Amino acid sequence: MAAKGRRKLRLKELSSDLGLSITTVSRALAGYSDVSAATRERVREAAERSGYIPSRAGRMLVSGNSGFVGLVVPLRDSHFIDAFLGEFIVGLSQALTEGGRDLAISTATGKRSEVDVLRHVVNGQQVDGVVVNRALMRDARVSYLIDQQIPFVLHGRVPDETRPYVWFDTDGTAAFSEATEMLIDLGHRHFGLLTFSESFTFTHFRRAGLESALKRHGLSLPSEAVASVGRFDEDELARASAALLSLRPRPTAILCATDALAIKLVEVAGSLSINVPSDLSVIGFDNVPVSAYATPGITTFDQRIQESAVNVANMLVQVIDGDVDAVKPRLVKADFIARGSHGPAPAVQRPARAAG
Amino acid sequence: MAAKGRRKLRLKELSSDLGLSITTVSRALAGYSDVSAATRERVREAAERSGYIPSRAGRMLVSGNSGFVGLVVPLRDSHFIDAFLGEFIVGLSQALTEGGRDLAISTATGKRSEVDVLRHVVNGQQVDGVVVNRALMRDARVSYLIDQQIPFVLHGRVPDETRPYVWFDTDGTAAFSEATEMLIDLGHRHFGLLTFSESFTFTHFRRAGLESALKRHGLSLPSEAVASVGRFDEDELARASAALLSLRPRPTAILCATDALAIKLVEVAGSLSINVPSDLSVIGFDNVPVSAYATPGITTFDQRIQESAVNVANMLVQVIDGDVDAVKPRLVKADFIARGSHGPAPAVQRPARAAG
DNA sequence: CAGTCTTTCCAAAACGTTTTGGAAAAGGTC
DNA sequence: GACCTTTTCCAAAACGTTTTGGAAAGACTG
Repeated sequence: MAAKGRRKLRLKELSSDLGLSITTVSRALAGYSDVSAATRERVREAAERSGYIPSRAGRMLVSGNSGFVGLVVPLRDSHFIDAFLGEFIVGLSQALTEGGRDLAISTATGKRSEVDVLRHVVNGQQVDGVVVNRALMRDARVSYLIDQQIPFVLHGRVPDETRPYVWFDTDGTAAFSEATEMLIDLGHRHFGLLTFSESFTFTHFRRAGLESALKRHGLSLPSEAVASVGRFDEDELARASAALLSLRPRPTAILCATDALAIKLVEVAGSLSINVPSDLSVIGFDNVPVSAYATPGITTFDQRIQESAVNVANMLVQVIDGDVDAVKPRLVKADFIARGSHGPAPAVQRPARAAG
Repeated sequence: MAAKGRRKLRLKELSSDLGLSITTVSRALAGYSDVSAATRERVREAAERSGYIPSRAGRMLVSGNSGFVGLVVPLRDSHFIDAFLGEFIVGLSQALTEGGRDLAISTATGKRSEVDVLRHVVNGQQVDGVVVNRALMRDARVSYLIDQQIPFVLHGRVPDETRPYVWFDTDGTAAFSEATEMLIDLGHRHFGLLTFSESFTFTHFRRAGLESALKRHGLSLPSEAVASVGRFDEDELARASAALLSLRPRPTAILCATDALAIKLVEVAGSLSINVPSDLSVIGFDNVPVSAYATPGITTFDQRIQESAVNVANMLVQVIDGDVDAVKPRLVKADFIARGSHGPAPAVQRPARAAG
């Protein structure tokens, strides 16, 4: 039943070939000093020549560590997550490989929830720790992992979680605050927000940035100026965009929780003969490749996913190695990417002055 | 040193709690008939309640199978590969999870070649089989895997490889042939090709499609009408594009090995006041998201990466399970996606007639 | 009742590694 | 030469699972 693949060379055969015990060969390869330098070299050379690679199963059994770090990807929102996933995975894998570990990817399907899958991979000691991304407001995965004291790092933050845990996040609040300040400087007074369900924490934080900046300037975000779409559905998104654009007074600046939303909003605006950026400023978040090619280019923020993933992986390795207390949560800034989708507020909205 | 994480429940403890032997519990959970129905149920219930999950290490050791399938991603061309990687990985993982397997991702860095990494993960019996993508003309990975009789499936094909092996590919030759026929119907007579290094097999097959269609119509592709870039470098790409556009007679239709090339070509054409599609038809391949948003939209082919990945994974599972002979290589068609970057050949190139 | 068959369970071995606790040999010291 | 130390090696145990080859007990057969 098992595939062909000629028998693999194991420690037993290698050691008997060398006329040594398994112990000695094992310790020679591990570089211990209780085997003579000459023997050590001889063993190393033989192992190299014969292509011996220790079985991970054996090693795993005795050490209790698998050498794998897990990532559970939910299948449902695949469209939503795809844009980043490749970059994120490459970053994780890159950092892990440097430490001799690998990345194990499991999928959560309808039948088996993400928490189930986590329980499975951890209790089956298939992984030594896990990476969790796309934080949710009341994140069952995070509670579970903290409860069980399983090594993990969250990409994102859960604001309600009071117990300590390790996370890495890009500061969406600061980014949207900065964008809002800039737009206020440009004369904008009527803002709108196009966002996803608040069950994602990133939408929560970005919104908070917008609102806090408005508050600092005595402005506010009326509840009807917030349009939220549940999942990424083209029609729902078009309706939400149209709703925002039919407000009176119409917002002159709309912040979008992601570039995908921004691109659709610009499209809908175009179909209503609302010009971006002269009539409407739009700002996104993520800097997906499409944003550079859309017309106009979408002004946005870049969170350098791959680099973040490298950080997440390195933090997790530290946690796994037991230095939990040495690793502090980290909040990093997003890079502002100015393109063509924002500009000064349209003249008609300003206090009466001569038209330029 | 090892992270906290309370001790995990193992077969030993579970069986002593139940007052049964390890053997009986193991066999009860596996559903063997040599344990009474009553006991079997009692064991199952206890295992469920206490959250017992068998250690993969123990199972691995005795079965010789890890339950993992490997994918090695090269780090160097990360930009090049990123566009697909997420989708490809999701497809693989999805199909594997259904069969109770998982995906293990390793990275090939500068120090360690892809073949090295393959050797490592296979000999360390970390994976039961591997997926190889981005086939190369003389692919060292493929030769190695065939030599070693390691279960694998190649996404792509290696034309020079005479020994049998399992592959899954999208038919780039048919796609480019079809596109060329269509363009010839539209009056085009002067073609160009913008492509990557021929060391990738997909460029080879796509080019073959263009050339064979031209030949059928008594046309040919002069060598100077082929511009090839080594890696994805913006400047080199701009130069190659400009070179194609400065040919006399200038091609009226240029096929591009990938959408990324097509988008850049359209951009360069724009900067030279060459209008797409009225002066120049451009056709890409891949249907990356950007292609839909570029102006004009890029006419291209979709290879449904995620679906391909599901197929690749299922084929590999069959191979691992020993049905190597039952699984045949598969060549599938790409979907033609008509957008705005192609059209009739410009009138000036046609035999003298009145301008429309 | 003796013998056979079935049902239900289990002890022990095997998988490949690392670590523990020596043992043998060699070298030094008085 | 007797004793101690250091160097170099190794047998055995342990990790958690599955499978093999029974054994014990009960049920059936004649």
